[in-house]
Amino acid sequence: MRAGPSQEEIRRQNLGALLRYVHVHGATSRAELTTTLGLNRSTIGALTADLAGVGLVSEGTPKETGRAGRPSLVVHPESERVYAYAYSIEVDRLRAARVGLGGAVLDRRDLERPRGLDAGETAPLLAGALKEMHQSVPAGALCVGAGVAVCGMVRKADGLVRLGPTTGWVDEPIGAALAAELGLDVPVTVGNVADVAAFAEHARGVAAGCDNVIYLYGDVGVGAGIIAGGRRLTGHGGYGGEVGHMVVVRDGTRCECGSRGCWETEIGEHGLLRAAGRSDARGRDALLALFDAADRGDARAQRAVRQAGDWLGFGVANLVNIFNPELVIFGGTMRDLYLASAAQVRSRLNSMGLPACLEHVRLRTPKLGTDAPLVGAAELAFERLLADPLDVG
Amino acid sequence: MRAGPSQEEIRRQNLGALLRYVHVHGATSRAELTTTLGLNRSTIGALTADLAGVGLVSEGTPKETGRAGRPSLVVHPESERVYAYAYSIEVDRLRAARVGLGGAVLDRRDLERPRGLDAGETAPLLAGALKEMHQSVPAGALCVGAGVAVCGMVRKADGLVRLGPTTGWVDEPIGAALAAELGLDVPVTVGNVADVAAFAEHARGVAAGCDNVIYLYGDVGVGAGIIAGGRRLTGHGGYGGEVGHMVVVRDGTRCECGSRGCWETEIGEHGLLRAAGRSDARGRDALLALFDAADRGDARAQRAVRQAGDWLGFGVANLVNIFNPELVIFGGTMRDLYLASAAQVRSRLNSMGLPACLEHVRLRTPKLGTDAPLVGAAELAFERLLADPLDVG
DNA sequence: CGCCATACGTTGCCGCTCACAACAAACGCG
DNA sequence: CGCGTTTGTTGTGAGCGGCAACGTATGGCG
Repeated sequence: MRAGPSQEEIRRQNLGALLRYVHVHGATSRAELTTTLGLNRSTIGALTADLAGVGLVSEGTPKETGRAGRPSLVVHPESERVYAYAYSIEVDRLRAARVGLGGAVLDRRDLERPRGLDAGETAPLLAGALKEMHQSVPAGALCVGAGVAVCGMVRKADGLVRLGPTTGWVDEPIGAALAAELGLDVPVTVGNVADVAAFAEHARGVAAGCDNVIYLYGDVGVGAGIIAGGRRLTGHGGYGGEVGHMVVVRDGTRCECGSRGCWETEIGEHGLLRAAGRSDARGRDALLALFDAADRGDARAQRAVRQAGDWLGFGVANLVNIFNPELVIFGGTMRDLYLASAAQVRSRLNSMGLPACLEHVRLRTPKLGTDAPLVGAAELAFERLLADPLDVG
Repeated sequence: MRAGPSQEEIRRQNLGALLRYVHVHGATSRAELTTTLGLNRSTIGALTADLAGVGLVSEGTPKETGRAGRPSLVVHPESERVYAYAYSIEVDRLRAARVGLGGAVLDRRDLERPRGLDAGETAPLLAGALKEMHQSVPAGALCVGAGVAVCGMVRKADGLVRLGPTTGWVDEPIGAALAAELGLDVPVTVGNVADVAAFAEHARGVAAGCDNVIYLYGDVGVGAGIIAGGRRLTGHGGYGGEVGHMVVVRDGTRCECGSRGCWETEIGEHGLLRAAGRSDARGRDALLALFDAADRGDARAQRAVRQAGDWLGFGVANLVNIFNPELVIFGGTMRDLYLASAAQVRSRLNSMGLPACLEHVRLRTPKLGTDAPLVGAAELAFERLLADPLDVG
């Protein structure tokens, strides 16, 4: 049971709302802010003055107004000066970036990641990438935090990676390790890749403005980032969205998680390659080769892809019935699978989905592409800033 | 993109928080309200004065304080004066009640419901029950609204029942019909039975204080009321939580919804009776007779119950992996099934659930019992009052 | 070139809400 | 009966946003 916000919190929320607006929508005129946020001109003026005072935004005169009247000052996010570090730890590669307020990637480093590297061995690699990037940071710039997207189950309380079946990680404190290694005086926030990618697409991608979204992300395994009622569904411990381990075949093929017949065993990397008789192959390239073969008429590859597409539609139908989303996004390897088997997906979905749930659901591919985990990780870090701009800035 | 609340909204929220507290926790001393809500004594005083002014609460001196110091005034909800009407439309019966602020059932009427009655035939029955109850309402009492729990898919926008597979309803505007029939000057809010029961258990049942809950409700079919992050998961159109139509057997037994192999076909009334070789029987009594037979050693009944328990655990495991709840509640017929087959449920859950998700999940039966839909329906109506007490009161 | 209409930012004022401190009231205890 | 304790009440102050009046910058027009 909680009381309403104090007046001080109103101020914080309004500052956050204004900063969030220019962060998401880019430079905006005061006039537009006034109408969109529903605040008075004088209030907008005071808020921008505060934000400009700590260097989070700057104001400038517009070049051309196009119409009569005094032109409204334009509020710019300080994209070069205010930034966050973002990491994405994927099965086959590591990616690091410096992302400016506003969401632009200012700098980036990509590294190959040999499968089987643990957290202790991974952190120094990421820290090295950071040190490289740190040299080109302009003087006076402000780092507001670091975000990490990792394929595995992340404990909400402290960012511990409980289990990354596809990376082999168990109870790896990647957040703490990275914080120690980086030596920055900012918090490191850790999140699941699918969750974080969904967050990014919701903030500035295809899911903008949608309150009920399922972002299906395939790497080697399959996970989902779920937005329900406009908010990320995390679950009690932070492990929500593990749809890859929804069992679709009772007592089916053994899965790496210890269970049997998980959805992942049918549509994940291993399952797909196995169905195509390519059990020896692995990695994203092998997958792309398989889709390519199917595209060129290889019968066995086509059969495997169609079958996986059918299973993809199967699982999506279940999720659609449970969540009644307005949008399902296929990211990572699921994007490729969906594009290669859209007919099967739709057919299954239509036969299994409840009519009311099918009514408004749209199937889409991501707008941010492979950058979604990075952008989302940065967004994780920016969230702190947006919650209390003056405290951080 | 929304700005923070205005000062006026602060007031509304604080009034709502105070009223909600005494509504949920019963009569409370001002002193306790001060510490719990984190507001100043003077503020609490002003808020209670406002609420007492419109007759929503009353203040009184406590009988015995037990300790030194000036005794704190006790704020009572006006349980007799302020009330809502609640309806529950179940497959085999109709229930109507008058529920006072604070959650007590002041009056009630139960009716048999022949299967196959449509909304137009149902509304007059409910209206009749209301007219009876309306006669015993004390003078000066205030009706704040009516809530309806119905087993079917309810459109969020207007309360239309899109589909009630077990009642045979299709696109029945029960909310509008009831509003017209009742002739009251208050809004009628409609919700899915599982959703509403979950709401009730979350407000004042076993799920109090739990932010991630799955309430599994079995009538003839099976649905779920889901609380995620402390809020009800409704989905885009309001059709979320249809877990009964999660397919667990690809191309399995045909389901009333048109699909095949739905969870409901294994653990629903029909499925359970069919597995026990009692396809001709129907209704809750037949189910109870089946559990009773299993309890007394009937081998075929035992086999059917164990098998259904296994399927129950199967579906729950999937939901636990997807939502990572801290609590799963078995209500309606699911309560009976769970109690009769807890061993099978737990065994399946343990073998299929991800360890991290199993860590904190508890399985429970409801605290409010069969009244949950009624109490929840009333809660639906009270929600309006709590959102803006002075406007309604 | 000067005037006007338009749209905007700024300033001062008002109302509202909550926190705080001082005072008064009610109770238990010795 | 007096004391300490706990609490309600009252008045004051600070912070916030809304509002209206005023000054200002721009474009159109004659």
